[in-house]
Amino acid sequence: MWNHGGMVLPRDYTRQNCSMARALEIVGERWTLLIVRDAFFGVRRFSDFSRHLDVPRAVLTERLGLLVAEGVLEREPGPRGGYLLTDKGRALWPVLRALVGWGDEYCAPRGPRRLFDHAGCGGRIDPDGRCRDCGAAVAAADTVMSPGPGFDPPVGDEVVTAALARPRRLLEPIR
Amino acid sequence: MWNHGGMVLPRDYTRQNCSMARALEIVGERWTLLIVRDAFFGVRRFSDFSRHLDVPRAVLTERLGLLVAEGVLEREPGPRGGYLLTDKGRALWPVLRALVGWGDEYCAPRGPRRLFDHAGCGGRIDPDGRCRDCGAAVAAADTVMSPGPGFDPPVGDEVVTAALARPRRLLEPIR
DNA sequence: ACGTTCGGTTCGGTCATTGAACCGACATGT
DNA sequence: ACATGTCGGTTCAATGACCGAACCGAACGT
Repeated sequence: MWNHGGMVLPRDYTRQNCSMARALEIVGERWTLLIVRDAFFGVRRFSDFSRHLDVPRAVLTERLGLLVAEGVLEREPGPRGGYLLTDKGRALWPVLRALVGWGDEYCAPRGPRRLFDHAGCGGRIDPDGRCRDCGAAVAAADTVMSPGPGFDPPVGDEVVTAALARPRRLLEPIR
Repeated sequence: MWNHGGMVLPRDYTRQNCSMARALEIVGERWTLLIVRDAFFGVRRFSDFSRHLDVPRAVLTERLGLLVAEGVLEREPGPRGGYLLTDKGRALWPVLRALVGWGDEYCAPRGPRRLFDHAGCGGRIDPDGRCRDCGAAVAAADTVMSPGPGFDPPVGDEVVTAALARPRRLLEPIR
C-alpha cells in the first residue's frame, strides 16, 4: 500500500501546483466520493456502507481509514462507533452538489433522481447551491432530499436503500 | 479494456440510482478531471496535455477517447486538430471550482494557488461561483485566473507551465 | 532532403482492485 | 450453556488497470 500514517504525498499529482490535484489525492480514488455521499445521506456504519455501495470490504476499510486520516471523517468513540463527517468533510457538499447537478443535466434523460430543497423555506435549491425562493446559500444540514422523476424505486430491502426512497434531511443518521 | 464505443454501462456504479455515480463513471477515473482542468486552462493538444500532466501517453489516449465519446470534449477538424470542451464539458466548471475551493481551504496552508476574478468587473469570484462585486454567476469564459499567494513559480520551461504563471482568461487557447 | 515533432500504439512489469474466505468480539435467541 | 448471527475487519489468489519505455507513420520546419 502507498500511504496510511506515513508521509502524505501519495500518488504523484504532487507537481501539479494546483489545489484540485491535492483535493483529488484525498477524494479522487474510486469509491471515495460515493462513500462521502453516503455519509451525507446519513450512513455511518461500516456494514451499511458495505451493503449499500457493494464495495469490497477491504477497499472500504482502506478508504474509510484514509478519510479519517485526512480529517474528512472522524470515528465515533466506543467499540463499534460509526464514521461521521467532520467540518472538512461537510465542506465537500458543494462538490457533490455540483457533480449531482451535472449528472442530472447530462446523464439523466428522465430528469433528476433526487431533488434538493431548502429546509427553512421549502424552495428548490439551484445548481449553484442557492435557494430559489429566499436566495440564501443553503448548507447540507439545511437541505431536504427527496426522490425526483428519474428515481427508480428500490428493489432490495436494505435499511439504507429504503430510507433513501423517502424525503430525508441530509446528515441525519439513518439509524 | 472495458468500454470505448460499445455500450455505455462501464464500471458498476450502475446500481447506485444516483446521478453522481453516473457522472463519476465519466469523469471519476484517475487523471480525467486533471485533463478537463487543463482543457479549461487552454490546453488543446495531445502533447501539451502529456507534458504538462506527465501522464502516460497510453492512459492519455484512452481518457481523451472516452471524454470525446461521452461528449465532454470534441475533436477539432483537420489532421492534428486539438481537443476542445463541448457545452457538456464547459458545464463541469462548477465541479472544478468547488474542488479547487475545497483544496484551497483545507490543503493549501499558504493560501490559494490560483485566484479567479470576474473578467467583466474585476471582482473576486466566491467559492459558490458568484462575483463578489456585481453578484453575477460567472461562467468559465468570463473568468480570469491569476497566481495566488500559494503559487509556486514553475521550474520547467514548458509552454503550458509558463503560460499558467501569468494571468489568463479561462478557455483561451494557450497556442 | 533531413531531422524533429505530433499523435499515438505496443509491450512487459508493477500496482490496485476484486470477490471470496476467514477471523475474533459481541449480541441475540433458546 | 449453546448455537447462531452480526459487526468490523484481515488475508489471499486472480484479475484488471496503470506505468515507463520503446516504437511507429504521418506531418511539419528548414
